[in-house]
Amino acid sequence: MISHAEENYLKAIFKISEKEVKAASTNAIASEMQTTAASVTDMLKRLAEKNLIVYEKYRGVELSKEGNQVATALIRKHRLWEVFLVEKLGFAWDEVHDMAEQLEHVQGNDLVGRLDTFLGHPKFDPHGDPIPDAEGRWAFRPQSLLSTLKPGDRGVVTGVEDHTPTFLQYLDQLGLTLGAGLELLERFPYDQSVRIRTEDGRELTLSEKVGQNLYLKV
Amino acid sequence: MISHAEENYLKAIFKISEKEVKAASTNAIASEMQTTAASVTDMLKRLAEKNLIVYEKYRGVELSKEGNQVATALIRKHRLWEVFLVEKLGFAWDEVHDMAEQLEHVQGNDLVGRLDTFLGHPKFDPHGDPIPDAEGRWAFRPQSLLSTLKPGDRGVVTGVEDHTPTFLQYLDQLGLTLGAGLELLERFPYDQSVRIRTEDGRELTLSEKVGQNLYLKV
DNA sequence: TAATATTTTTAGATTAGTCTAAATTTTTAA
DNA sequence: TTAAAAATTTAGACTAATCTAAAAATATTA
Ligand SMILES: [Mn+2]
Ligand SMILES: [Mn+2]
Ligand SMILES: [Mn+2]
Ligand SMILES: [Mn+2]
Repeated sequence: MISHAEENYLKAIFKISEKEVKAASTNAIASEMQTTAASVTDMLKRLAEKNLIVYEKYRGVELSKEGNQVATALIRKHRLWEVFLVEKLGFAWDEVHDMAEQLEHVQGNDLVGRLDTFLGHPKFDPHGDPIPDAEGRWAFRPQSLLSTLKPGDRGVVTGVEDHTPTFLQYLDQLGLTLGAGLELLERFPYDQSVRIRTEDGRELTLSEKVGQNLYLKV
Repeated sequence: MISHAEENYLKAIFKISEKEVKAASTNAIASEMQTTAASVTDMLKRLAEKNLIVYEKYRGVELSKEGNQVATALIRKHRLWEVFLVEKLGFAWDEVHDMAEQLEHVQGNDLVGRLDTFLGHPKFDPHGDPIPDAEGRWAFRPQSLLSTLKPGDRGVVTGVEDHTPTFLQYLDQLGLTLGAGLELLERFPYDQSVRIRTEDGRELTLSEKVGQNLYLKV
């Protein structure tokens, strides 16, 4: 009795709450959902009515315990399906998001559990994002943005902040996919761009923008 | 730009047209879709507007060439996902229909093609129903209803007419799943029930109703 | 603190999909 | 061949989800 649209809003609120400590604002949700503030207000009323969020007019929203569970389950499904699409069907990591966006809404008795088993209980999705377990527990992996490394630091690519196909394809082109090792050689103060050496010995220059969207385990 | 609801109607019309030579009636569609005749009429107008069906008021409908393609593609997706759920995730054949009913609507560039490849290009689904190929061509397999066999005839179970979980579970219980061999020993004129011997030597009595819902290759 | 800017909510419409009840058309059968 | 029955369509209404434009509340800043 929770519609696809409602599920998507809960996930959006969850994602905003991950980054901000305070309640998620109407505008932030509208931006995340690519819709208007008026539509968001309409939906917030419905979600509050169903006790999926705690909503105070003009004050933003937080997920209720139940809303949090729904959002977590949805993210779990989304990421498991992404693993399936990449590992089993051979899609590239920049192609799977829109399909997972649909697959996450498919309902079925123990469908998620069986998918999880079939995939070997993966802890991270193809973008390096953690997959919560059936009880909603998140795996943690210490990682740092490339932009925080110092010359001489070595690291292994573990994830991305930016999930757009353009960025992912650019990383493919650079050979900087999940698991790739690198060493930071130098950071240029002028524009914060960095020079790195890959594990196969290539030297690359990366912009600050790349540095702020690439996670590494040091 | 074809909604889930529209896709489902096209599939319903396809299924009715498979059995009946003449145009599908509003009532037949309403029955197949578990909805009202009024709702069907509303939808028929939309589908005709989009040239997915040929519709003459009070005279029933037929699929247009394009509507036929959409319906065929949908059935292909439904049955491929059913194979996935049974073969890969280990669901029983009576559990997969509702999930496939949702999965068939998931859109993605070459998703079907890759799924088909992953599954090894299956020609039949877990219920023995044929899976059309990417060009919409159907595999054919000669099969007869158990009710048409004569004493002494042997056959292998290849499909079912009734797809309800109750029937499928009953067949499981009898050991009469796809691939099971049997010999018809006797038909009782009184109620058209039959006595059969399974390949592992068990003798069973099956009602006429079972006989009219079980397909065999003789 | 008062004016201004920003954010959020409300008002009023729109669309897809559905429903019930009434009207109309077609089919059946007397 | 007409009357009754059945099938189908139309009329009118409803809900979920969305939108634009206007109103109201909150936040900012002079
Ligand atoms: Mn994704
Ligand atoms: Mn992901
Ligand atoms: Mn099915
Ligand atoms: Mn099937």
